[in-house]
Amino acid sequence: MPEKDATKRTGAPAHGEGRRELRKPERQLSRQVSIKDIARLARVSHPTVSRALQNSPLVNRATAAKIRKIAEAAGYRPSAVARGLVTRRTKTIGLVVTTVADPFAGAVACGVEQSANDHGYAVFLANSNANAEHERKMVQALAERRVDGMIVTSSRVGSDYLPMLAQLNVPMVLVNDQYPGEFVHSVMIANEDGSRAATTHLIQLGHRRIAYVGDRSGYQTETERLEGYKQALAGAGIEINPELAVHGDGRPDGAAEAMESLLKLAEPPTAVCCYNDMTALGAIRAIRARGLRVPEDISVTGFDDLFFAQYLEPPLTTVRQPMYRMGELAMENLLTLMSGKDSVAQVKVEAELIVRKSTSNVNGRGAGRRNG
Amino acid sequence: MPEKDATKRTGAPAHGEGRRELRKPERQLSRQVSIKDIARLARVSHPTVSRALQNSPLVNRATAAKIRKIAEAAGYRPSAVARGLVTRRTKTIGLVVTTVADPFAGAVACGVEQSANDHGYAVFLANSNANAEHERKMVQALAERRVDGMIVTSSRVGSDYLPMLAQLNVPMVLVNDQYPGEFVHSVMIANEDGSRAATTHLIQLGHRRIAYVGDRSGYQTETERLEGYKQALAGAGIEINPELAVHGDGRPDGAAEAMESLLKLAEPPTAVCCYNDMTALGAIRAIRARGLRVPEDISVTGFDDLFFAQYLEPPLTTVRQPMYRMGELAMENLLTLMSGKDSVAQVKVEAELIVRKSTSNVNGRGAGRRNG
DNA sequence: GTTGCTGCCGCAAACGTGTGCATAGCGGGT
DNA sequence: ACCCGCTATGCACACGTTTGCGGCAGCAAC
Repeated sequence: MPEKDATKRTGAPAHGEGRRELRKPERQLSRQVSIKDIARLARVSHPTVSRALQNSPLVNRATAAKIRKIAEAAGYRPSAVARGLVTRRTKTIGLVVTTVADPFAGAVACGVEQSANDHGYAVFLANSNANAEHERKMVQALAERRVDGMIVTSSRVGSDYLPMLAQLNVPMVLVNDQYPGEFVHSVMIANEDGSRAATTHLIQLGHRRIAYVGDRSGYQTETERLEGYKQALAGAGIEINPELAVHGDGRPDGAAEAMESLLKLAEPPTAVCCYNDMTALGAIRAIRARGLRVPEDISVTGFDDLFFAQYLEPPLTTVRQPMYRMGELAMENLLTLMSGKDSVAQVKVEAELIVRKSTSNVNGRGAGRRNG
Repeated sequence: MPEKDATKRTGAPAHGEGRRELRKPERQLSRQVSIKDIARLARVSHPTVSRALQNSPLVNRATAAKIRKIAEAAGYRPSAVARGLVTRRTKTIGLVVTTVADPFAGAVACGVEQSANDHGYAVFLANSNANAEHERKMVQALAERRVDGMIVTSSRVGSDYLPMLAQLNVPMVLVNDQYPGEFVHSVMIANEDGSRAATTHLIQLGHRRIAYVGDRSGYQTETERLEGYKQALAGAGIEINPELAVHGDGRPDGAAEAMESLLKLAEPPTAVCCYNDMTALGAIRAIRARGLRVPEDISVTGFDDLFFAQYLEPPLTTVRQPMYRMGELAMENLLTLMSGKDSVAQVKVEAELIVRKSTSNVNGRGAGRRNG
């Protein structure tokens, strides 16, 4: 090929058709400027360019500066995929969530992304749609992408990962919904503590007939929160009434349905402890649909402290989950795992009860109110 | 190397230290099983394996079946990075959003991911943090990853992309905040129509003193919504009062501050048209802090119809933006762009006014109420 | 028996980078 | 003159795929 043709950029996809006088037909795909191109321009070998660009002390300062200048002018961007092939590390992680449209997942994803980015990692996003089969597919796909590690939130697969991981040989950390006593690394919140705190709060307000609205999908997280609720009742000497523990689907609509069944009881509860904020949303709607008021007639607690919780009317009493931080922690955990060091298996973050105005004394007088 | 060693999987990272009797020191990074490994197992050449795995008619059906079986048993997963290097297509796109923690961005991201996934593409997620400089960095980073295309939402860079794109040579589609009359492809909502509909709705309820709470950050989207607000007023013969158009920061806190300045006016508005739902959240809080009621004292409209809008008290009257669908559209648009075909430059989706209960007649009697 | 065709398969090159090793130049000490 | 050591550079691979092309059987047609 002619020497002087590479004057400027590779240009837009050639519209005029080539004459085919060259032996090889020209590639359809426009070629990016490569390390060899700028090696030719700088009249050095391409390894020298490679070294210059990563500030290796092996290359003369003057030549390095010249090379960098030329590369800059040519708009050269090293190919991460070629680098990944030879170094066997893609500087990439996979993040699988149920769906990023979910506020919880979104906040966690944000923390993961930020931390990953700070450490030079890019993140592949994948939705599992809370479907075990699909989740497995996504993990496989990420493995094909040769991610250096993976983070999966609210896994539907759980323990089945052990054989899979042995085969894939990719570091992985789970956030929430980790089955206890397994080898996989995870970061989770103290579900029992949080749920117990919320229920205890209701008990202290004088409630005795306290219901629980859960999620029937069988998340480990849910099991633990239900357990915390029971512990609180037991601790206060309140008998656990099975008809007061109902299950929705973790979303407002399903929760509303479950709440309605509670309201139809001969003696409805005076307070409900919800599996999460979404569930609380549905519960509150169902309560209002019956013409009842929150918290005057029924107190409600949530779990998560999604950002909108404080803007509800009344603002929602809930258990705060440091979602962003949990994402960061998962990433930090994964980083040490990827560096080969063995990391702490389970990191547990504290749950903090945030008392707002959706809970009040059982007689209906407000609790924790300052003015008005 | 011995012939019979590759019986099972590559095994866990060897803990016992190698004797170093082999010439080369063993690699730190555990080698994944490659196409050559299974070629050896199947006693064929590796190109044959490659062809067998992609169902090429060039290979005998029987051998193909045998190869696939062996590959399956060995847990072989082709390396997408090696394939990407040779085919020059990574089957990967980049998605940059302000932050996935934002409900709007999350919903769009969900649509993008789903559609991308359906077409065999993986998506790199990047947060711009609504910072132009950072956004540019992210785009560059994605280019280094050799993504086949990019989608960026709520861009802070806008028109500056033209020279950048010419250099990067990567198909790109913007969602929302595309400056009009430029060549870049985009999908956006009919901002003016939506805002005009909301304002007209307020006018029909008898309001004359209608305020606007915007976002001072200078998004094109905001400019257009303000314009729609003005058009509606002008169309009804209402004089546009500059002191009624204030600007927050698109988030509840900033919006509350802006709203307070409106409430301090000698003659406060009887209705406010908000730039988006987040802004409405802040506006409502400020209104209540003054002891006023929504909608009896002041009507409020939002924009976006984020999922929580229907759960507010009162449920928020707002302009629905089909966020998930917009993500899908962006991806579909990008797909045709990546296939080489030239695509329609701007796709515009309709805005739909959703009337709920945060708006009422100027005298305070409810509007659109059915019961109660 | 030569030619040609079809069906399978392997060779070799390529993609764009990183890196161990050899080597060239050069200055200094004996 | 020789050797040594240091600095800067190039050579030759390797990473794991895809793909154009040539080859080699087997078989039919002439």
